[in-house]
Amino acid sequence: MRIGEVARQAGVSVRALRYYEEQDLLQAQRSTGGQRHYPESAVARVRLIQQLFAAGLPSRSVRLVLPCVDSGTAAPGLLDHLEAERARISERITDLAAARDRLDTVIANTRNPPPECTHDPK
Amino acid sequence: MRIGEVARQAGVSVRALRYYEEQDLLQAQRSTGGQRHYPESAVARVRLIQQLFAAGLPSRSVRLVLPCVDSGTAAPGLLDHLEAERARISERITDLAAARDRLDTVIANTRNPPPECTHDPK
DNA sequence: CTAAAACCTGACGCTGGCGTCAGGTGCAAG
DNA sequence: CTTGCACCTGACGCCAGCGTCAGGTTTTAG
Repeated sequence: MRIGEVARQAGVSVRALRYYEEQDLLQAQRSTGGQRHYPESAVARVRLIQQLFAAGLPSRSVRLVLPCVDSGTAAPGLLDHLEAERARISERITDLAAARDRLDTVIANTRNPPPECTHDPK
Repeated sequence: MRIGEVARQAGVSVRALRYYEEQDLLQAQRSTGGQRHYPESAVARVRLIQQLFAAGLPSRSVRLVLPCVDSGTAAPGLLDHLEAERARISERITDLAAARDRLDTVIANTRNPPPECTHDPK
């Protein structure tokens, strides 16, 4: 596949794919004319990269983590790093949940104003 | 309280507090000499701001949301906005959970290599 | 009264994940 | 052969939430 098709299927921009290559996250064969050529599996890989980015991993970490996800296992030296990232993700989740609860309270209160909240100006 | 104390208690930098003021997220009284003076409640407010930032809200949204959280209720016009933000947060949470699961798989596989993964070079 | 903290206002820098030109090439169709 | 779209390589732009330096003022400890 060529870059445009991968971009479409993975739902990212062409620019993003070039950027991933620049960051050593995604390699491509080159045609004699210099055009990038990807295997089908690239689409899944890009989706994975996006997922890790969405989790807040910087590209450097993604670079480390990718081969592990590919192989399903990790070099022991990376284990600490993986667990650290995992912990950070969990922390973010609880933070997000807390923030969401805040919003929920406000939303609920707005829907039906609670009795205790009745300090309206008479 | 002065700005340094608020910063310490809330666990943020002095610069951040000035930035919040610039963004209309946090007001302060000024002494005759021009120094900022905060009520005790500022600490909690800063923590809240941090929480909302951590949830990915941009300062513009935080500015809208803050009075709602203060009053415990919202102007009806903001309700849609609140729910949109809430939805985004929920989405992020599921995304994060998915990414975490990925890492968990890798971590688990590394800890005790699974039988199905035994294509070691003989 | 003085020295040292703590504070003040600009204003520029940084980081990351791309968006977006500009100016030139590859490749399949007719 | 040429048209035209997809592709190529730089290279600069952007945005947000501060970090950080510069150069000056206020407050407080002694």
